[in-house]
Order: sequence, then structure tokens, then C-alpha cells
Amino acid sequence: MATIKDVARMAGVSTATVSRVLTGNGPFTPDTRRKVMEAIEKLNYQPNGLGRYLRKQETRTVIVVLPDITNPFFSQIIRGMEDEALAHGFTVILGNTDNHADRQRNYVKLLEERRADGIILTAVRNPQPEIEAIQKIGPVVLACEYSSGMFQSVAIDNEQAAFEATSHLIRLGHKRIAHFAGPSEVVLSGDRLHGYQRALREHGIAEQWVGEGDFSLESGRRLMQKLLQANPRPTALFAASDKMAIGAILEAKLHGLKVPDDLAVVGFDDIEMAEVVDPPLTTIVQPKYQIGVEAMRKLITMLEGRPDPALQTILPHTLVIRRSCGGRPE
Amino acid sequence: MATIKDVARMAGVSTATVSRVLTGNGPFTPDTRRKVMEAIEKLNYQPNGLGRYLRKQETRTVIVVLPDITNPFFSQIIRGMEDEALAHGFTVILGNTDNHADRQRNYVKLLEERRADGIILTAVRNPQPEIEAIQKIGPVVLACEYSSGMFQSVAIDNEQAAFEATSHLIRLGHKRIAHFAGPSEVVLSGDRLHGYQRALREHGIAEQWVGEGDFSLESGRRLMQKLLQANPRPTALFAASDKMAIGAILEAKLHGLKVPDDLAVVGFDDIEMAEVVDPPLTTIVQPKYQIGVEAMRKLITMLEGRPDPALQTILPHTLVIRRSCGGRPE
DNA sequence: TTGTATGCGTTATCAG
DNA sequence: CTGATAACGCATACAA
Repeated sequence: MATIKDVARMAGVSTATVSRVLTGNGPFTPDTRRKVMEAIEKLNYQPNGLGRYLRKQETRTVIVVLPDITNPFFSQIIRGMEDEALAHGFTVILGNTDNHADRQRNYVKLLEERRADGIILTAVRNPQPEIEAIQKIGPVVLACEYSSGMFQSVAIDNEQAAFEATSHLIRLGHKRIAHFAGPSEVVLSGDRLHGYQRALREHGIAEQWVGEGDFSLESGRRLMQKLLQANPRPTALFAASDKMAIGAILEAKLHGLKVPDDLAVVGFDDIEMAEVVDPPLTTIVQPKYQIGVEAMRKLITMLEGRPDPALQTILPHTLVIRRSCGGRPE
Repeated sequence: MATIKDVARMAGVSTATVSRVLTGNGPFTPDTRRKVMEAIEKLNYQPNGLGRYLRKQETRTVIVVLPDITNPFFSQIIRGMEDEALAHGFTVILGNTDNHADRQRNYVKLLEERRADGIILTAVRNPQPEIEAIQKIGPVVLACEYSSGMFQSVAIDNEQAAFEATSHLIRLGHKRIAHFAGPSEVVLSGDRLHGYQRALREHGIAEQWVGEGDFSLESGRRLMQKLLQANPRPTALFAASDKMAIGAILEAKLHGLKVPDDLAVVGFDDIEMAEVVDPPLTTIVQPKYQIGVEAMRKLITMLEGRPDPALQTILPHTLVIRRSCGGRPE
């Protein structure tokens, strides 16, 4: 592997000059530039990033931590992050944790080791002190999630969105409405639960049925099995994720229930699968791509030392009505 | 940010000694160890990876390039790679290219800059010379893909799998069978196409109907629209990806066709969505997790300089029969 | 405009 | 067992 010394030797100049040509900084004549470029070409030279970044004390790389790469919900978010990063000359590396704290630590270590300049935690389920610890290591942005602490974050108003989803079911005439919640350690699970409860309360509905899942399809199936035994059985369901909603629909159909006639269902996220399931799923749409863009913009702003704007950025959501909730189909 | 010098000063030893304690190599008394550890603790010291890796000329990091993070097919593969990497003390970073050559170059650059030790290219669509160029930069393993060149690779026998999928439709009595192929620049698209054609040939069927998509749901819909106008219309379809198969089913149903009665469908990959769509999709199952494990094992073997075993590793596949193809449901 | 020399943070070699 | 020192590859302050 050729180094800058080899290039310098072949071009008959000093390493400083090669470096100047390489970075574009510092002065040099067109002629030396030519000589250097020729040597680079001949040697097929590629600067060693470790050396360069050690010297510059920055890598122009950010790490994005995802709890579960299986979840298609994140695809668009990542795309937004990558587009924004690329536009600013940053490289994105993805870290998948499988909801495993140990693995997250692995990626935080990359930040500690200064192999990345900043980190974005997506829909993370860490307690606040842990996030604060990460914040001491380097710049952090939370995506799809906010926390009561002083963290930069980008998300929708989960409580309000859940309120609207539940209210929609109430407007369609339902009185017994169940909720499949996300894991309680995730802040946004609580937010969605509270939105559901507020909708019931404001419409004078006392009865509630809440089960806790982990956002997965399988947990939706499992909760549905339990729900089937409720007596009287709820006529509607608001699930905190599309996957749980879809799991519920599959399981309900398996047991001979008609969706939406016997059970109206609303999900959350609008993943691709939501349009594939039969019937297509009514759900909350998040501006996924935009969340990614905003989160990355925030992080880069911090990295460039500019004063950062709003601490918590709230983006707008919508309810897309498909056939799984009955009433007037689109 | 504390450095090794700060630790050395506080502990009253040399940096060499700190390093010895840190790496566990070299001799030191329990007492110096204690002093060093205390200083590390107090200063909240974390070794700088750039310095360390520059010195050691290795990062124990591998980069995995994916063409499309949206594709759930890769989820399990990545999980296998990560588990295997972790077990050997390696860190995996993911690079998403969105099928964009420019972006892939971005990640290859990480290898060039020596910020990763090796690279795995997943279901890549590069022409062979390009892969050879990458191979000159550092160790490469191809996953879900093989190429005629001398590349380490892990995949199933795509041609044979496609042959079996198509043969299954023929056994069910179909004579007019369409194929939705993947992009022609992807080697495995050709393999699957050839398997389809071999099945027709071996069963004495002359007529074929082939459309080229890009593995996406949308392209499946688009090809189905064209297929609907064929006269006489094929009674069965073998798609080179589950997403295309599902797109075709949705579109067929939209136009009043019954699946599998009017159109029998077989897909490829067995993504989660395959069980969600109505009717559930008959498809080729790849040992996704195992492909990931094998690919990573290969790369690590190369990195550790051990002689590598088989160049091309072929893993077994199966055909899982669900309801989308008619005949005898499972 | 160019070269010399230094330091980024670490580890390994070599003396002691 | 420990310390001084060189080296990894590069960028930059300073001198020429």
C-alpha cells in the first residue's frame, strides 16, 4: 500500500507538498500539482483515513443506531439521513442493535474511540441517564423519539396522533376499543397509550383494554389471541405499530372474524406491508424521510459548531384511512 | 478528552506501561495495574481508536454493503453476519447504496482509507471488472451472489431453485407460465431466468413470457398490468422476488382475477410479507441467517490469514408451499 | 512556492 | 518489570 512518502519520493517533492495538493489547501504551482498527480496515479495512491483523521481529529462520519433493521419503518428514515449527510460530505454508517443493549454499546464505542463524529439514536429504549452518558461522549440526536431531558430530537407528536387514531374509531361508533401498546420502556409507547386514554376519556368512555407487545407481528398475534377471549369482546383495536395491527388482523381472520365488520383496526407507521394486508390498513403516517433529513441536519449543525435551533423538532403526521377500520372507505 | 499521556502522568508511570495494562500484553505488577486502572477510572479515559488502529494497521471492523435497506430479505442475513462478527470480536458497519453506484463507492472508500479491514458485497450488481478492482483494495466476500471470477462467495443455487419453482407449477398442470425477472445486470437474475427456461424446456413447453423488473413491489404491479393484456393469458407466474410476486397478486386481484384459481403464483426469498399477503405466497426459502454467518466466517478467515476453504459456498434452499399456487395447500 | 519539523494517540521494540 | 523512543500516515506552523 503506497503512502504519502512514496508519492513524495516519486514526484520529487516533500510530503508537505503532496498533502497540499491532496487537500487543495496551501499554494502550489500547476507544474508541481501535475507531478504529484502523476505520481498518485502511477502508485494508485489512496490516503489513509486513519492517519488523516487522527491528525484532523474528525472523521466526517456519523453513526446511526437502529433497534431493529428488520423493521421497514426505518428504511425511509435512513434514506433521508443518508441524502442529507451526503449533501454535506458526511458518510453514514449504520449500527443494528436487535434491541440489545450490549450491541448498542458496541456502536457507542465507535463514538468514544473517535471513529465517528456524532451519533443518532433511533427509537431508542434507553433510560434517560444512559442517554445523558452518551451525550457526554459526543453529539447526540434522537430520532422518532423525544425525552424529557435536554436532548436534540426529531419526532412527531405521538400522543396527539394516538388521540386522533382512537378518536376516529370512536367517531365510527365504537365504544369498546382495545389498545396494543409498545414496550413500556420506550417513551413513545407511553405517549401513544396516553393519547388512546385521553381519547376515551374525552368521549366519556370508561372501559379500556390494553395489552403490551414489542411492536412485532408475532406479538400482535399473541395479544389478539388473548383479546379473542375477552367478554364482551372489543369491536375495535388501535395498535401502536402496523406490525402488531397486521398480526392482529391475521389472527382474527384465522379465527373467523371479519375485519372490519367484527373488528375495526387502526395501526401506526404506514409501513409498506400496510397496503398489502387484506384489508389494507388504516394507519398513522409519519413523515419518515423528513424525520431522517431533519435529524441529520441537526447533528451536522451541532458538529459544525453552529448554534442549534429548536431543541425538540415536532413534524406533522396524518391519518390515512383504508379499509381495515370500516366506515367510509377511501 | 483524556489521552494515554494524561493517564500515565496521573498514575506516575510511562505511557508504555499504561498501554501494556490496557492491552493486557506485556508484564506488569498487580500494583501498577491498580494504579493505572484508578487513573483510567478517574479520568474516564477511553483509548482513541484512530491512534490505536493507525499503529496496529487494522480496525477489526468490516463493512457490509447492501443495495437496498428497504428489502426485508436482508434483515436475517445481516443478523447472521453480526452474530458471527461479534463472536470474533469484529464490529459490523452497514452501508446502504440504494442501488446507486456512487454510494457504493463511498463505502469502498472506507476500505481504501483503511477504516475497515474487509468488505462484504450483498446481492451486488457490479460488472466483474469492478469487483476485481475492489478485490485489489482488500478482502471481499460476495453474499447471495456468485460470479464467474475468482471471488469468495456464499449463495444458494439460484438456477436450480428457479428450476424447482417452475417445475412445481408445471406439475400442477400449468402450461402457460410467465416469469418476472430481476434486473439483467444482476447475475442471479440471469440464473433464475435460466432455471425457469430449463424447466420449460425439459417439460417440452415452448411458450414463454418474460418481463424484467427490479425486484420491487411496484415493478411487480407494472409487469402484471402488461401480463393482463397477454392473449392467451398465462395461468401461472414465477417471480424472481417475493415483492414482485406480491405486487402481481395485488394487481391481479384489483382486476378481478382470483389467485390461485385464475393465476397461480410462486415467489422467491420468503420475506415476512409473504405470509401476510392474501393468499399466502408459495416461495423459495433461502437459509438467510446461515448465508450471513457463512459470508462473515469466510471474510474473517481471510482477514486472519488462514487458508480459505471452498471458493464458492452453495447453501441449500427449499420450496415452501402455501396457497398462492393452488394444488394441494399445506 | 516549497521543505523541515512536529504532533495527533497509540503500540512495539529495545535497553535497562 | 518498566521507561524512553520510534513508528504508523498525515496535515500544518514555521522557516526558507
